[in-house]
Amino acid sequence: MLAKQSDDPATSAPAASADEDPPVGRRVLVEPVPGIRLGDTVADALGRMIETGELVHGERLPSERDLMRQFGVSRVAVREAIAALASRGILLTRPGHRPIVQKPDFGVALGTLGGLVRHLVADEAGVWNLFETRIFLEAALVRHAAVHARPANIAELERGLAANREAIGDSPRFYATDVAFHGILYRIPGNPIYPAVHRAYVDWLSEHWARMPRGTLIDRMNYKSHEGIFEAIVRRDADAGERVLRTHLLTAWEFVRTTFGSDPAGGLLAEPENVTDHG
Amino acid sequence: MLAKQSDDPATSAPAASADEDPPVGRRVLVEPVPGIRLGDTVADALGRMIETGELVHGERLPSERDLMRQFGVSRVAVREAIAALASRGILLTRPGHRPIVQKPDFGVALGTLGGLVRHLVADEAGVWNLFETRIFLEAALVRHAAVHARPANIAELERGLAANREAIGDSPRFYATDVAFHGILYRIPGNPIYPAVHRAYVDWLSEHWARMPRGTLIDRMNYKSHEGIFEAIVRRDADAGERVLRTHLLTAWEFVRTTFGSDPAGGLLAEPENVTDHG
DNA sequence: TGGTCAGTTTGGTCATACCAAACCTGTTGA
DNA sequence: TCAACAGGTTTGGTATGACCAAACTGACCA
Repeated sequence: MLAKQSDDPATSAPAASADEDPPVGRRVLVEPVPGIRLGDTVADALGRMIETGELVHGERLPSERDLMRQFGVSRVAVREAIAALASRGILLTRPGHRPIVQKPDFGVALGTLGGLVRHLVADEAGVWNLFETRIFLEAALVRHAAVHARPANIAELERGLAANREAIGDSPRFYATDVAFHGILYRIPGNPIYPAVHRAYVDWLSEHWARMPRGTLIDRMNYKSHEGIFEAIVRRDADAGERVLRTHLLTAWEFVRTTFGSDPAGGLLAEPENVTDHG
Repeated sequence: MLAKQSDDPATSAPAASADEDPPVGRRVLVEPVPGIRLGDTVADALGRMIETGELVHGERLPSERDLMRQFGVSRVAVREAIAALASRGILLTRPGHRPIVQKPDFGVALGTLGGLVRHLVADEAGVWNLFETRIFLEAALVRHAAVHARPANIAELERGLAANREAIGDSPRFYATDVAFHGILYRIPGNPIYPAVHRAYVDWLSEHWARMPRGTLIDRMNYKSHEGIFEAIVRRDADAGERVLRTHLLTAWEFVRTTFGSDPAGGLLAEPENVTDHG
C-alpha cells in the first residue's frame, strides 16, 4: 500500500454483500435534475440533513470523499454544495479544515450580507439610506421601551447609562458603552432579530463611525442624549423619547457625513461613475 | 479537425511571438495566497473589475475558459469565484447561460437571504419572530405616514384602497392588492431599503400566507382594516393608525398560526417539492 | 505523562474529457 | 428579402484522476 497516495476510487461497489453497516454511509443517492445544478441539489440534501438534526450544530461535516460516496456524485458537486451552504452561513468553512455545521439563526443570516453591504455603503447615499433605517428602527424601539419596558429592562438601561457616564473621556470605552446602551433597546422586545440587526448595523457602519470625531465634550453631549432617552422611557413618554433619540442620531449623522468629501477616495470604490443604484 | 471535441488546451504558450492582441485578455494573473482559497482571490479580482466599471451592469461575463486564461488559474477556481459572487448577488447565474453582472442594491442583498431564511421559518417560533418585526416595522411606518404623508402619498393610498375594495371576493386579486396597499406604506419614507424589505417579507412569508384561509368575509374584514389605517393617516392620527395596523396584523397572525400544528412538518420538510413559486 | 515524528487523511487545485444545451452562421425555401 | 432550418462551434455542467501541503492520528520514546 502507500503507492503514491491518490484519491481512493475504491468502495465503488454499490452494496456488495454487506460486510457491516457503515456508521454514517447511508448512501442517500442524489439524482441530477435537469435545469438545476447538481451542487444545488446536494446542497439541499445536506441542508435537509441539518434541519432534521442528522447533522447537528457544531459538528464537523463528513469528508468530501465520504460525501461524494454517500450522495453518489463527484467531488466537484460536493464541493459546490459545501461552498453554497457556506455562503449561506449554514456551514462554517476554514481553508484546510472540515466544514462545521452551523445552526442558522438571524444573526448569521445578516452576517452573510456583510460582503455585499460593504459595497452598498461605498457612497454617502448608501450610508444614509442605511443610517436612516437605523434612526427609524431605534425611534420605534424607544417608543416600544417607553410603553413596554419592565423593571428589569429599566434597571439594565440604568446600568448601561452609568457605565456610559463613567466612560466619558475614554474614547474607546465610551464607544463600547455607547453601543451597549443602544443595544439594550434592541433587546427589550425579546425578539432575537433585533439584537442581530443591531450587531449588523454596528458592523456595517463602524467603518464610518470610527472616523467620527471624538472627545470629552462630544462624549458628554452623547451621554446627555442617552440620559434623556432613559428618562423619557422611565417617564413612559414615548413621544419625548423618540424626539430625543432622533435628535441624538441625526446629530451623530452630521458628524459622520463630515467624513465624506474630505476623503473622496474612501477605499478602492470611489470611482467616477458609481452613482445610480437600486431600481 | 473536429477530433472529439475537447477543452482547448492550446494558448498555453506564455506569450509566443504575439500574433495579435486579444481584445479583452488583459491577463491579470492572480497569485495564490496561503490561507485563502484561490477562488476567493479570483472572486475579489472579479468584484473589483465590476466596481471599477470594467464589467458593467447587465453585461455577460466572459466565458469561464477565457477567464481562466486571463487569471492564469484553472477552471475550477474560476467557477468557484463565479459561484461565490453569484451567492452574493453580484452575478446572476442561470444554469446553461453566461453569468450576468448585477450591480448590487439592497434588494438583491435581501434576496440573497432567501435560502437561509427559508430554514429559519421552518418552525412557528421562527415565523413569529419574523412576523413580529413586520408588525413592528409597519406600525412605525404607519406612524410615519400619519405624520409625514404628502398629498401624493395620500392619493396613492386612496387608489390602493379602492383597488383593494374592488377585489373583495376575488381571492388572488385581493391578496395582490392587499400586498400592494401595504407596499405603499413602505415607499412613503422614500428610502429604497423599505420597499426591499417589504418584498423580502412577502417572499419569505408567502408560503405561510398562502395557506391562510381566505374568503369574502375575511376579505371584507381586512379591507375594513385597510380603510381604518387610511383614515387614521388622513386624520394625522398616528396612535390610531398604529392601533388599527397592529390589530390588523395580529389578526392575520392568528390565521397564519392555525397553519401550524395540523401540519407540524411545515414546509420544506413535508414534501420534496410543491413549493417554490411566486416571483 | 508528555512530547515527537512519521504515516494517513483531507481540503485545495489542476488538467482532461465528454455531454447537452445554447449560440452562431451559412444555406435554403417561400 | 427574409424567415426558417441545419450544421458546426462555443460554453456551462460534471466526472476522473492526480498531486500537494496542511491537519490529524497514533505509535513510540523520553
